[in-house]
Amino acid sequence: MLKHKHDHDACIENALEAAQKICEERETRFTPLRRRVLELVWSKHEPITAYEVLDLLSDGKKRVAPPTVYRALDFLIEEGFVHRIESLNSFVGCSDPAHKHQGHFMICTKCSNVTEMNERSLHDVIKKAAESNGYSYENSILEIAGICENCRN
Amino acid sequence: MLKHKHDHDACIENALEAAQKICEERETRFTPLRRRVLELVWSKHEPITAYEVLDLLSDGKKRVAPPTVYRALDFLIEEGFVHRIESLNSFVGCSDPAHKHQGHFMICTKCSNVTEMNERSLHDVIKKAAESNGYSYENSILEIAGICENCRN
DNA sequence: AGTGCCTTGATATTCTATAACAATCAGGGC
DNA sequence: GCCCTGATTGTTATAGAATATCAAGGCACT
Repeated sequence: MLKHKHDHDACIENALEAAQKICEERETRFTPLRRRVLELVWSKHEPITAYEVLDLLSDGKKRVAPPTVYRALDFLIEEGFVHRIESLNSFVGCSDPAHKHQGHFMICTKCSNVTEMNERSLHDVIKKAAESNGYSYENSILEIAGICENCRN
Repeated sequence: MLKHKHDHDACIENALEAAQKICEERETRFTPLRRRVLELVWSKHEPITAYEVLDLLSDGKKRVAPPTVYRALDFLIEEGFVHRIESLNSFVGCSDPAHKHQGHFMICTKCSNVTEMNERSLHDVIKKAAESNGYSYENSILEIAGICENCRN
């Protein structure tokens, strides 16, 4: 499952700290709930659904309601800490939260891992394509399905 | 609403005839239901949801059930007559059904019109981007949000 | 303490999609 | 024609994803 062995706990910690810092700069509120949801999104390296987060968030006793999760996710997406994968109705942690952007992804159809591409050049090509067709560019989603290097062996 | 005045009835007719012909070639069955659903998808130039199709399909008396619509849509997508717009949970008729492909779209955030881009070069860039990141390429969705020429006046 | 605003809780509902099984229809071999 | 087979459609029920609405709680500022 794990492609590259890496210290995932540290990986999560980094994401949480980065988010904390950015929120302080922006004076937005990184509340315990929002922090926890971000942690849960990062807890899987694969995309996670809102209801999976919901289940993880609900410990035996009390079950949280969907809006609790969706509102937290909305905040995290708004701040750029999380991206939504449209083709999977799922969410992933952003690999570069410092710069707000919309993600372009590759999705492995074998192992479900998702890789975010932060390639300026690709973004520019897409923007130009839109403009050459008469559209102003606001944002875009790009989700490429394929098989990752590891799964091809 | 209409960007360019055009004979939309003829536009629908063309799509239906093309589909008919392609199904004959492929020896797949373009049944009355499938034909009707394709017609309904084309009846709006904007993307249409499965449940909108369902409502249109249900005349007063008998209401069809969701699977009826979804199965027809699945067939039409499989044959390449219809594309699904992930970011809108909606469907649009394909502008080039003769060649199977996955669509790349621009979506106007003002008027909701959708334009399909059939640009080989863009497709190639995306494919190359995936490959340079170690992924084999299967297919991709690209949905660009922006404002179309007409809406910008 | 009182006000206002943001966040979270709670309940209900809407929208989107599929599972499972029954009934019907079309075509091929006899 | 008649039966067999497989694809298509009908039907019922349910799963999965997301939002509307209103109430309650927390925080900051006066």
